[in-house]
Amino acid sequence: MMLWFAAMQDRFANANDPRAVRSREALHRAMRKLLESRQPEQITIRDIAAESEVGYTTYFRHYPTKEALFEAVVAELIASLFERTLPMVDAQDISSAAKALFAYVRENPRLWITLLTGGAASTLREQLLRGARAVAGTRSQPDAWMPPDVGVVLIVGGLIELLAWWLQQKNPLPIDRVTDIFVRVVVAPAIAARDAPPAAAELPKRKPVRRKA
Amino acid sequence: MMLWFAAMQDRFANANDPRAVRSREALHRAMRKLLESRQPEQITIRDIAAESEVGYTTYFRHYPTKEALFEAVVAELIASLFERTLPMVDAQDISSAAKALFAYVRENPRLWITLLTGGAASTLREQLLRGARAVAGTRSQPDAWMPPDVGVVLIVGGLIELLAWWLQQKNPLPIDRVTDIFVRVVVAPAIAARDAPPAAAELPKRKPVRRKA
DNA sequence: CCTTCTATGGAACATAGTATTCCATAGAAG
DNA sequence: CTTCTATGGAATACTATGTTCCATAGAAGG
Repeated sequence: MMLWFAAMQDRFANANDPRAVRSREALHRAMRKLLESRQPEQITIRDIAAESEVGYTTYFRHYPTKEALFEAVVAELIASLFERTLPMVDAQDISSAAKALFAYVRENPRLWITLLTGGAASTLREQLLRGARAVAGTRSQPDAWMPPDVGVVLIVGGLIELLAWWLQQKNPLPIDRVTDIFVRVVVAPAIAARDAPPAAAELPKRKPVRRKA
Repeated sequence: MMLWFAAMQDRFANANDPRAVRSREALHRAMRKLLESRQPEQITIRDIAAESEVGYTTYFRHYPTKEALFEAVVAELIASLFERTLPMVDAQDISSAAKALFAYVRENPRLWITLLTGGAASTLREQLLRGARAVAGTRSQPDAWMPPDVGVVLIVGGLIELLAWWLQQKNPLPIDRVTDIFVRVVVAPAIAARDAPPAAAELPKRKPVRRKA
């Protein structure tokens, strides 16, 4: 008989109740499904309720806002992304990690295009960055030529840009090719610059462009 | 007497009427001001009307939605950004162009932090990318090792990441330092990869990390 | 000046989406 | 079989967007 403080019991659902678990899973599934067709700001809570076949009022017993559910879904996706790549990152095999990552997002291109572009990208970026920082273990070296955190920021940013570009191609490059681009053009320069100031590499000069004023 | 089709005249204001010009400028000024304190989705049209001292209904005679004004303001800022940097880009002096760019955004850090982060960043990115593509004159070379468009995407993306990071520091690096990072870690690798496939640069190996399962 | 045109501001109104309250029901658990 | 509580639905409130109508004031031309 746990009726002692029944007042607050009505506000949020118990996370372990099988009914609540079902509702939650249905909400997550619905959000992922809807994200395949549009950006989160174009999705209403009523859409989610309808798609999940969960009552509109029930939604608020699980998440206070639309953003809360969206962030939870993104967190799950990021977690499973790290699950698949962390072992290889820890083994210093960046190339394999990148390949696994590109293969993973290609399993649901429409979902990931939504997450990687538009307003959703800032949430994804934030969570990816948090995870990447934890992995990199940003030790502060403010005296380094390039602050180490910048490396993480540039790698995560470059990854997002490259993924979004790649998924949107009509004839996407093979995974090995795009992985090569990522490792050589994004990761390697950032790592190299973190470890030691690069020589003053000259940019290739071409003939100046004449442009109308 | 141009009263022939007076019916449609009520919908939108004439762009050349001095009163309309004043209203428009007030709206742009207000939007820029408000963007210094919050993201566009946190700004209501009533906020803009109040800040600009333009009537709420009048707003809609100039822009159909909040996004339309926001995009127009971003377009203006991007245009003035290109004005200040294009000459140096055309002269192949990327370093000076970057310096001018970093100096420009530092004139109003709060505005640019808003534009470079959160949901606003996707609009900024889109417009910057459009401009950069026009400058780069993306000639399609689908057989190149790295498609040229990827270079533009990575450079613009890296620029946005780096600017956002830089502006948010409590003690920002000097402009010359951050410019160096941009040119050497972002621009040079992208240009080099576009011109010729880079050698299979080895990533520096470190001792593998032990992590709890 | 005087007249005409039209941008403006405000009131009233319609709509959509979020969020809460109350209640009856049905499923979970002992 | 009984108790607890998650659910779904109706009613309600609120906020923001967007439109319509009208009176006013500023611009422009004679």
